[in-house]
Amino acid sequence: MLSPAAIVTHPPLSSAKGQMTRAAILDAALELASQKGLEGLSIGMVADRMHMSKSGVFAHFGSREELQICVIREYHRRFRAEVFEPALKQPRGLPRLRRMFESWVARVSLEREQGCIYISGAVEFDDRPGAVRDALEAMVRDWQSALERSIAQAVQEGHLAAPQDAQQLLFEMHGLILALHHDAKFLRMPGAVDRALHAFSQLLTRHAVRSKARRSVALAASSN
Amino acid sequence: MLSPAAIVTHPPLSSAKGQMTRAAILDAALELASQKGLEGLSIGMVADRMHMSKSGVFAHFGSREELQICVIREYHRRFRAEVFEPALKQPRGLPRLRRMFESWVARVSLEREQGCIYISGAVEFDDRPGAVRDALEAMVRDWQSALERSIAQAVQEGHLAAPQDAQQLLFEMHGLILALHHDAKFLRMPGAVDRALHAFSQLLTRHAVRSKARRSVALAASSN
DNA sequence: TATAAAATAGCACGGTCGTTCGATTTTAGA
DNA sequence: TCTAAAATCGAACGACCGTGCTATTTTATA
Repeated sequence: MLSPAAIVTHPPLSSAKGQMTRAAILDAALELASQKGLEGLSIGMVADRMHMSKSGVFAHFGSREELQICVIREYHRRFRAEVFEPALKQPRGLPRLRRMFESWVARVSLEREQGCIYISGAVEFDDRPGAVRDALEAMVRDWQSALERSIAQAVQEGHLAAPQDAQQLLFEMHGLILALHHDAKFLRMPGAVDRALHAFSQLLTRHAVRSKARRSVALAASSN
Repeated sequence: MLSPAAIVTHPPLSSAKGQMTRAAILDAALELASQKGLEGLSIGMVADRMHMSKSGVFAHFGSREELQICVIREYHRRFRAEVFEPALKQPRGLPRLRRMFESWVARVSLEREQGCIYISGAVEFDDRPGAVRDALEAMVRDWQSALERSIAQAVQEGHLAAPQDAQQLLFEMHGLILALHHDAKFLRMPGAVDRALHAFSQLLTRHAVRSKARRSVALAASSN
């Protein structure tokens, strides 16, 4: 029988080994979801890859839905670490934004045999309400606002014009990533990366400050 | 016992009623695939919607894979009829290209509750070889080359510059459609259509012929 | 080392899936 | 109207799914 103190002082609910295997399961599940999509993620297949029983895997998450949500969060964590955090070493504004886009392109185009969970998830869950969709949407909105912030900084630094176009620029950047994903992953077109990078530089040219012209003077004055 | 003539003169293999129900099944299957994706398309659910037995539906196609392929082809047929054929009434070149893009935008953004099978299919089958993927890829390449042809005509008519950029322009147009699909369907953003249309007009400006004067002059003039 | 707890395994349930097969109904042509 | 063919049904199959339950094994602590 438990003493009240034991309940309070012993709440680990998870041993060291347990946390290890849970992380390993999450890793395998993430890989599987990247290949087959979140809908194609099944506990049985994860168990096979882990050389565990289905119920053993199941016990760590309590439901398939919870596993899917954890996979989304883990993917988001890695995406931030790989695409956003390295860009912080670049100067605020255009250099940092450029770096983000390039890391993004690299992530989407590399890793043959893996797909972006943001993209596949958005297609799978665009008309399927529930906790998985909610988690996915929260993650997508998070990186969108992170990019928006970076664009706003570029405007602040005087690298880009027209602050009201931040959403427009984000929209078009995202379009380039999606087209790259499509052409590289589905059609296996070799030149897709170059096309995305080229279009991005053209995009920046269009959103750049019109130096010396009338408009840019007024903008530069008002943006400080 | 059959006469040889009977074999030759009576090859219908399908009665009038049979063709009707087959078309109705295809219609229901197309609707279902637009909602749940080609992978989510199941014979049982189609049978329910048709008030038929599973085996009754099955007999019309012989396999789920064949049903999926027929759905893809039917989708393609309707897409062409809705997006490409009406554009032929427009003059060759830029007007026709514009019309195609606008119809495309309308098709992707409208029909709440339905998704584009090209887009969802590309995500589902980007790393899954087989007959379904082959059929899907063939359809995608077909509309891509149709658009390329239309772009080439615009160059021919003197509406667009740099014929070597046809693929680049197609890439960026496709990106706008994909971003629109994402923001409208998944994020339910109201302004996505306007952003796609605005970006397209900017895109055309960039690819427009640089008439007579220096490039920078033309750019400055056209950016208003 | 003893012991409670945590991790894992094994098994079974109800469900859906694509598919097969034989029986039955409906259609269409002579 | 008779008859062969086409269409449809109903039941069953093996496979996989998520999940719950009960053992059993492993871990960590006193």
